Amino acid sequence: MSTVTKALELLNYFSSETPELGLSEFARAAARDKATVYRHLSALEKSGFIEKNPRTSHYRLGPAVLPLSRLREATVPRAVSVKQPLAILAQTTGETAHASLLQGAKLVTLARQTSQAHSTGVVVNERTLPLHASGSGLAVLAFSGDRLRQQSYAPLARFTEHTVTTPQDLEERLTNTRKTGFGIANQTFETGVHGIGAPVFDDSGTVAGAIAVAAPAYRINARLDHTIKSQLIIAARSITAHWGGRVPTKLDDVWDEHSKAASEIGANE
Amino acid sequence: MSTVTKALELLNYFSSETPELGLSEFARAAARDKATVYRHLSALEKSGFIEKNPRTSHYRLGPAVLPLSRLREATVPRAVSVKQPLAILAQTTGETAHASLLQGAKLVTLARQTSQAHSTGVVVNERTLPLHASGSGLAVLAFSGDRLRQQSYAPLARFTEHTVTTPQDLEERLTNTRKTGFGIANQTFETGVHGIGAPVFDDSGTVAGAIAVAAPAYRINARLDHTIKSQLIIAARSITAHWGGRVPTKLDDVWDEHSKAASEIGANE
DNA sequence: TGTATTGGTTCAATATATGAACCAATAGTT
DNA sequence: AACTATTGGTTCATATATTGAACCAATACA
Repeated sequence: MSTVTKALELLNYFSSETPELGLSEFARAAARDKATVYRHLSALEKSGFIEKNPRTSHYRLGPAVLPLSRLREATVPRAVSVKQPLAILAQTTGETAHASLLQGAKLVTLARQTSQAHSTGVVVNERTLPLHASGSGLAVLAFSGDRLRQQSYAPLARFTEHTVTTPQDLEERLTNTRKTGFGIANQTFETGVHGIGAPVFDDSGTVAGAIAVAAPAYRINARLDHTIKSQLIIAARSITAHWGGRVPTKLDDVWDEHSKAASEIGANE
Repeated sequence: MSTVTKALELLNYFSSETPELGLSEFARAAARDKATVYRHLSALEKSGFIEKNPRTSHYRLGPAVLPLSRLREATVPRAVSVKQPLAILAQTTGETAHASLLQGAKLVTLARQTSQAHSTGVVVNERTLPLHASGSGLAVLAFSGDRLRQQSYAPLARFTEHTVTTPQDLEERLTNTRKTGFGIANQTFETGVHGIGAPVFDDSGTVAGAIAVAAPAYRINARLDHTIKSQLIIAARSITAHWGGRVPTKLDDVWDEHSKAASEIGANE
């Protein structure tokens, strides 16, 4: 592993739970020598990627990431083309809509939209979503390459009593996800929360992220389920188009099937 | 210079003008061997800091910067506490207000707010502001350490016929900035644009950025000048407080003087 | 008072980065 | 079509930057 990679890896230890870390904490977390970590941190600090909290003298993210992020969004607009579909998603379903980006083996939040339709709803926090236990995660995994899937097998953390924790179970879910076109996380990440996710593709030709709707489990019924899925299809197709991607033919067909089924239900009512 | 620093330096060659670069372009710009640059770029790509445009196979900023930026703003809120003061600034002056962050030896845009008061106004683009030729830049330089000032001496680029290009002239402007408490850039960056900037401080005890108001030069008169400066003082003090900083006593006094003078003028009218 | 942390430094050993030379593949010219 | 220049990418011996054990001084803790 190159020095650069090792240094940049340190940035992954920052999170909303631990936004600041000391030298020793870093060395322990990364399982590397203190002197090495110190040099890496110093290099990152010099470049403005991290800075020291003048009070605690702990390290925290630096200002250099801000202009980079702006420039990235100017170069490859992602957030902007997600905003409207997400708003529609939240409005038509009356639930919380969420868009995330596949970043390495992580699913990071890109945007979210809560609905005012109900007095209670799901609040999605900033935490990164687990690939094996969230609707978005399943959607991404199901349509991603083997490499990512194998990476995510290693530690299948348990979050609730419904979390899938064996590779076999996960593989089954993924098969189901491919068959239905949706990743379903019925209280596998948080008790009481039912998430439905759909993959989004970009110009690289691979999965780039996912969108999902999370609702209180008790509110899920056949009708809401259909609404959410129908709207997810529309949103996922729109965002994929904006991101310069193409929905794989197979998935496209599966989604078409769903739309037909939905319109039949509509006709019955 | 450490390998890490060299690699991260490559990211600085991205700009809104050249958001994508090829391997050879990088090597040329950084004046380093192609093989070295290639390895650095590969390392950055592996970490998600850059990615290859699948069409052109050129390098562009990657998605990894997005979550970092989010986390930085969550850890050290900057943009959020600038928003309101900037809005007030734009509204009360009727001109364009702008906030920037000192990042290394660069001044990067943090936020901006245009006013609807006039049919014409100044549009601030995403380009980084030159330290020696912008109101914000002068404000920052005047209250920063010697190190930064010496760095910025080297190449005093000429933008207009009014740009200061000699260290002597610059030093004079900085003295004046310290005396008045404002950085004045009367058409030194763009012809027809008059900028007035004020420094902002943070918990590191040093200058962290600047705010400025830019107006068409022909609209500047004694009254507008006073309005802008008065409002800048209010905004700069507010933002400094929110950023956990303190306005240096000397500057505080200078600004107090201005406020008094302003109120006298107000009494005269 | 003694002990265990912390952030940071030193220096010899060595693992890692470096760059000249070399590809194959396009793109531009004549 | 043939020639040339340029591209992204690779190889390998050399040299240089990185590494980590041991060592500080300064706090924090008991």
